[in-house]
Amino acid sequence: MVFDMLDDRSKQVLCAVVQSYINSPEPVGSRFVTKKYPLGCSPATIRNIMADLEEFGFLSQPHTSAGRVPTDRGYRFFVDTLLNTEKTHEGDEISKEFVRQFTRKLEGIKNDLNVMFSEATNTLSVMSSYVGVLIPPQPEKITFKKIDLIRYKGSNVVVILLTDEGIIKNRVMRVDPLVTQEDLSRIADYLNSEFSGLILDDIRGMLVKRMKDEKVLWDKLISKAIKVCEQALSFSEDEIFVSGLYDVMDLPDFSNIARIKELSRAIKDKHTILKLLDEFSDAEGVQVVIGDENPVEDLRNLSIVTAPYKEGNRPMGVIALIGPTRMDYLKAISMVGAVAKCVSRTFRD
Amino acid sequence: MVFDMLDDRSKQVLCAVVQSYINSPEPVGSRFVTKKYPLGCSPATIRNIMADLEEFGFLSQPHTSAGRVPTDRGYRFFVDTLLNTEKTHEGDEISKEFVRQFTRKLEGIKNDLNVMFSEATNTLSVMSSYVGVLIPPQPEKITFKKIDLIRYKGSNVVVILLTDEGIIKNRVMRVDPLVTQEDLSRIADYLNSEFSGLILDDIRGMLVKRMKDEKVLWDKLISKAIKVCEQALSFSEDEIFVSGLYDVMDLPDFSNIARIKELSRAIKDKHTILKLLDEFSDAEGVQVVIGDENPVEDLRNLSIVTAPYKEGNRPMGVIALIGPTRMDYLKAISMVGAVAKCVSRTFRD
DNA sequence: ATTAGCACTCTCATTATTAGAGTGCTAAGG
DNA sequence: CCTTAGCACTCTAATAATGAGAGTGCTAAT
Repeated sequence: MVFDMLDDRSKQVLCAVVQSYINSPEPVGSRFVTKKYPLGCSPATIRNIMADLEEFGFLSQPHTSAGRVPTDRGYRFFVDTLLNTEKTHEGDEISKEFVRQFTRKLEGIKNDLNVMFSEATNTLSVMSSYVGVLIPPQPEKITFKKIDLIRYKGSNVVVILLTDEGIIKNRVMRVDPLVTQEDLSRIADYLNSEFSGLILDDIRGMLVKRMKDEKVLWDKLISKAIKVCEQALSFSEDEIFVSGLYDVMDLPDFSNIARIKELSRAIKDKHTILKLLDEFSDAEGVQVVIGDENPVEDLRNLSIVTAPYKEGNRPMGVIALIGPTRMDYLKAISMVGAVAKCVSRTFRD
Repeated sequence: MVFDMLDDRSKQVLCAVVQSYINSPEPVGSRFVTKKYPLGCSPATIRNIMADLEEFGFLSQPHTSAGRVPTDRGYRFFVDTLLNTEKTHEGDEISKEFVRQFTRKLEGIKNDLNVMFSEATNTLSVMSSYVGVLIPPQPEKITFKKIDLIRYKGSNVVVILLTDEGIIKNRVMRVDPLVTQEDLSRIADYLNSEFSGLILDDIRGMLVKRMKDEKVLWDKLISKAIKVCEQALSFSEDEIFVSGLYDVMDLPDFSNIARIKELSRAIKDKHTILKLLDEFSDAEGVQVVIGDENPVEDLRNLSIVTAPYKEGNRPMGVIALIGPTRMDYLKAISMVGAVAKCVSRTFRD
């Protein structure tokens, strides 16, 4: 396929252009290539090759007398080469050390998921200087294990939710004052016996269904109980973790305000980005989406590098970096991979 | 004082310039004033007045042949006039209705503080199109009432904290496996009997002190208990609620990227902004800080409108709007006031 | 005290000009 | 047949020149 339409030297030229442009965002000319990436031929030759590459759609010219700039397709080729040659793992000496240290750091805070997730997102963005994003496990991925309902001061109830993955969530909610602690315990027992081992989302569905089906049969209390359960289980806060939106403004790619607004808008629309990234939770390893490959309008000028994190073999959520298409893919890929590995590892225990 | 150095017509001219400039950010000329704000005199007269106002430091010219622009001092005068004439309450018919509706909305979600706070911040920013900020109650403001420590699955402990203000916070933490539920109950009892009615911050200080003083005397378990307490009470998440950073970019005042970065930086530095705003928590009613009056470097080009929200008479935290100095102060002041009122009202029950 | 009139100033948009970078093409050389 | 030197050509971006327009400050008259 694509790899075959180019001879070795063409590939080298393409990669040279991409690397140079990633390094600094100025159109790269033929003379510059020969100086910086000695391929043993003259500018004229490079020019010919570049013309070909342009014809294939890997490069383009901002205007007639400028150098070349990679197209999204050009980046794609570059990334595929990167991923194929496994050059990605070249930085493993650094990476190994990083994974070790960072895993230890996560160990220390893993009992508070929110803290752990924001730490991961932060690290990602700080080290890459792109925008770090993390999608927490979605309800449809979480297995229910045990629930406790504890009456608390008047009509408040503390819900403590324990899942198979060891995730503990807790929240306070309000119930009808008529519901006693005893009732709550009964409700909890009911939930625990009926639904243990099932997935949160399904449970919620089942509850709603039961509520409808047997509305007439069940007594008031039970009906109320179901309502409590449903509330208790709606933990989907539609929340995602984002970090680095500020530092990204220092990149020349975001020197014009329209770009920043695009990015902000895309991130602000949590639902869309959640849906988008969630699709990668089943993927194997690091995935890259480049510029116009992106289904979301506002992200057409950006690239996304994602990797799922897992609990054992089951995918839990997604970690991602969002940056300009002119992104340091090598770094981004290994960073996302490493952080995903750390988080997964922490989940395992 | 300041009010006396200007005759009535001068004040009118100043206010006209400010209003016009707030309305659209273009230097306003003498001719324009006579057209839009009929004061019964000619452009030439206005010119004379404007020259005076400039001498006093209320107006300035971007360049010789441009119209006038308000200085920060000019805005200050305008705002003081606004606050003095109580014109602020002119919009009360709208305001009243808003307060009623919004209070009801808050009622529905007040049992989850996080939700309530972000709702308040959101509303503020959406309706004003500036950046909404909310400082949650700080540990030194929260009165301890009761704590529960519940062992949960292995070495996890659920901490449920109840305060005088009815704030319930809960979190999961990890303790030494040797500590039993019985120990935890004893610890909780100890805390409840010793510290009820005191302020969180003080309690923490006392705990630390005890830990030091009696280190040798107390047995291992007690020492561990103290440690648990301290952890349990460190609820200061240094978190603030921010909303509207995105929409603010649409304002012409933020068309250049430096401004956005300034604003982002200021907000990102949560500690600074927290400290800054916290100083207004004891103030009475709405306060306005304009441009260079601001102690924080990054906020010198911005204005802040703040108001404390209270539980009864005790100030709890602060609500604020951050926007350009060319801010619609009338709107901002009444919005911040209204939202603060709603939040306070919700706290009362 | 106010105002009409006018000269003056400064900005901003428009146009012209030029240096520089980089290309594409052609023709010569291995 | 691939490579390369040479050269004309193209396009940009920076700089300068020009002029219209807006708004002022000042003066002299009311």
